[in-house]
Amino acid sequence: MTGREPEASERRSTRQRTAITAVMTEVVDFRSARQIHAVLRERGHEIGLATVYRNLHDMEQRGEVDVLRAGGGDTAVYRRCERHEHHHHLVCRRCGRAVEVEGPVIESWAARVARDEGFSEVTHAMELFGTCGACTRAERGRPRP
Amino acid sequence: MTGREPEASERRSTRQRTAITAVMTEVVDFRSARQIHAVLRERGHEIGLATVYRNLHDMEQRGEVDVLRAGGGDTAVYRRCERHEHHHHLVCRRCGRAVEVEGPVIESWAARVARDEGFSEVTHAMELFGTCGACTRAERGRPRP
DNA sequence: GTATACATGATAATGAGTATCGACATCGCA
DNA sequence: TGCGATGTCGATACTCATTATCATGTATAC
Ligand SMILES: [Zn+2]
Ligand SMILES: [Zn+2]
Ligand SMILES: [Zn+2]
Ligand SMILES: [Zn+2]
Repeated sequence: MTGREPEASERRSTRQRTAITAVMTEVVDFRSARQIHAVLRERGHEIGLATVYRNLHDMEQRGEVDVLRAGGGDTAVYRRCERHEHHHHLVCRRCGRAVEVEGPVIESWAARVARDEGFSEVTHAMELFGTCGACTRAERGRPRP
Repeated sequence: MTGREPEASERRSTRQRTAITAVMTEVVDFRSARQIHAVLRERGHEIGLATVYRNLHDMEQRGEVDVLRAGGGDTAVYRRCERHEHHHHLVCRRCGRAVEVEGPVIESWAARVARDEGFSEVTHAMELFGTCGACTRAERGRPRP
């Protein structure tokens, strides 16, 4: 959002943190804390769920992962993003595939609207949801749920 | 979003529904289900919390109220909006005051991005958060000329 | 008025996320 | 290498919003 973090203090390197980072590096779609926890277990890492939450929250703070809280459910989903600058996402509500999108138009529009209404320190949250090409094709010829 | 609801079936008119609708008509800011429930109690209406949730969810479905799920907490907040057409909100994160805003630019941008990425049936969620004029002034401790 | 499908509400259940706190691991330093 | 201060972990209890249950109440059609 507002990329001016005060260079968060260093963290100790632990077996758990390393494993979580590794998973986040490989997984490409947004995943919930519990899903990530499950992947870790499958790989033989016996890591507590609380630790997963702690680390994800931590990685979020320092901008290492993006978090999505909208999108229907109440569950937050995380993913490591290519661009660390402010950006938005276009997420397939079917398979979870996510594309990072930039929206200069959004930024300036938000700023202008805010100014016009007399608001200051304006931030915005926005995500796009849709059905990706692959899923659209897969859907064809099949009855709707 | 996607204004093609199949004309939701009629609902029975009950004392509870009437009371909830009345409250939603008067309250101007976004309020949580519990807050609305509290207001109902204050007014002498002994209505179950579950019923409040049910009705709000219902009113949301038929577009009678808008719901905000982003904005920090995990609690959903509701409010009856002037315009029933698709729109967004600029919410004061200090006092909760909300302004309805329209964003034709956003709509076209979203559509274009979606097409470019091969996505279909795209919707979007977006809200603006800031500090309203009144709160900004109060923060400074002195009003602005 | 009667029947019946729908609405309500007290309460239990669910489920995400957080707080606790004793045990454990890391890292700077001797 | 050994030590200790301090950061981190993890089992589990907890909070709290929202949902499911299901017996009871009631709006509506006939
Ligand atoms: Zn991203
Ligand atoms: Zn897809
Ligand atoms: Zn304000
Ligand atoms: Zn829009």
